[in-house]
Amino acid sequence: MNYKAILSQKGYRLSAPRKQIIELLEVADVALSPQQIHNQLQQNGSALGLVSVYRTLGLLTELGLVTILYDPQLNPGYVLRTQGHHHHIVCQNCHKALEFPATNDIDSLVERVEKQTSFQVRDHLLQLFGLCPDCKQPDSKGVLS
Amino acid sequence: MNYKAILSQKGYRLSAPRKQIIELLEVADVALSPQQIHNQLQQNGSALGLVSVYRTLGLLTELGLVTILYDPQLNPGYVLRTQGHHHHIVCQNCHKALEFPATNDIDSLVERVEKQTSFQVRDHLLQLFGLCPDCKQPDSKGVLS
DNA sequence: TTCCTTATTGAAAATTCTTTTCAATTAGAA
DNA sequence: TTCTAATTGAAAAGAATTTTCAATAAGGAA
Ligand SMILES: [Mn+2]
Ligand SMILES: [Mn+2]
Ligand SMILES: [Zn+2]
Ligand SMILES: [Zn+2]
Repeated sequence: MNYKAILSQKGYRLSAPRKQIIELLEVADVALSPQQIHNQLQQNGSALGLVSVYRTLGLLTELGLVTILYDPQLNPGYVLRTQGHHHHIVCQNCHKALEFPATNDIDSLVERVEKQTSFQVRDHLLQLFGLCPDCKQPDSKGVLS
Repeated sequence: MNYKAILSQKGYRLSAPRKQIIELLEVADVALSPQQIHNQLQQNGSALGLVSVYRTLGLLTELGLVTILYDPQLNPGYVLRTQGHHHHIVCQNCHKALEFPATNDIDSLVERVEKQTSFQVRDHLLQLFGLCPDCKQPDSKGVLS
């Protein structure tokens, strides 16, 4: 990831909290709430404050390095954004979140809506929900864990 | 709206708070937060508690009568859902929210993602953002209000 | 390297948001 | 009209988020 370049290029310092939060998000496979990030980093021995988690997530969102996932069953969680146009799919059972590259699949929808509503469309939010490979099949007890 | 039928058919009472909240949402053209609903109803002379707003919105969401809009600039807000498969478009300037009917526009995207990720897709969240007809053109002062 | 400036942090407090509890009320069936 | 269980409102509890401000430390300048 080129987050170091992006931060310093915009005049932001490469502080320990920022490094730690980004590196945690890099290995996470689910969207993490501020609380969860705080907890996990504390378990890893770090003593950073919850306030800094909020502040850092705010900054990273502004810089486009992270994005919020709105899993209706959960509090909003943060995931890393890679370069380019992507969306996310989230498992309704284990909440694993996966990024997938966007195509022009919704272009015709956007065009139609612009005509129908006279809105000018400038952005969109698209998330898919379902079951990940691990959760598609009931486990040995026949129960979604 | 057939909300009366839906409520009583499921054994829920048609209480004043429920009526008031639904009727407010029926005339609102922006998504309303619980606080906003509470404020507006108080201005209309009603003395219902904020707690009941939360409870009612929870119930109405469960019944599929309302849905949450996630406008990134705002707190989540509630809007009424009409029958059938719809999505919403939200003005980034005045936050006016409009429902539009879904087509099969994202079916091919879903298929592709299922193949690429091995997830089974069961639901999705799609919201468009942009400028409504009123906000598309700068006003007389040339400024987005 | 060392020094300095200023962005950044952490702790505490304040604020805002949401849920829980429980006694009083009331919708709607009998 | 009466009765009963669902629903409400008020208060309190519990979470989540933001603000404040003194202490710290990143990174450029010397
Ligand atoms: Mn897209
Ligand atoms: Mn759809
Ligand atoms: Zn899963
Ligand atoms: Zn507008």
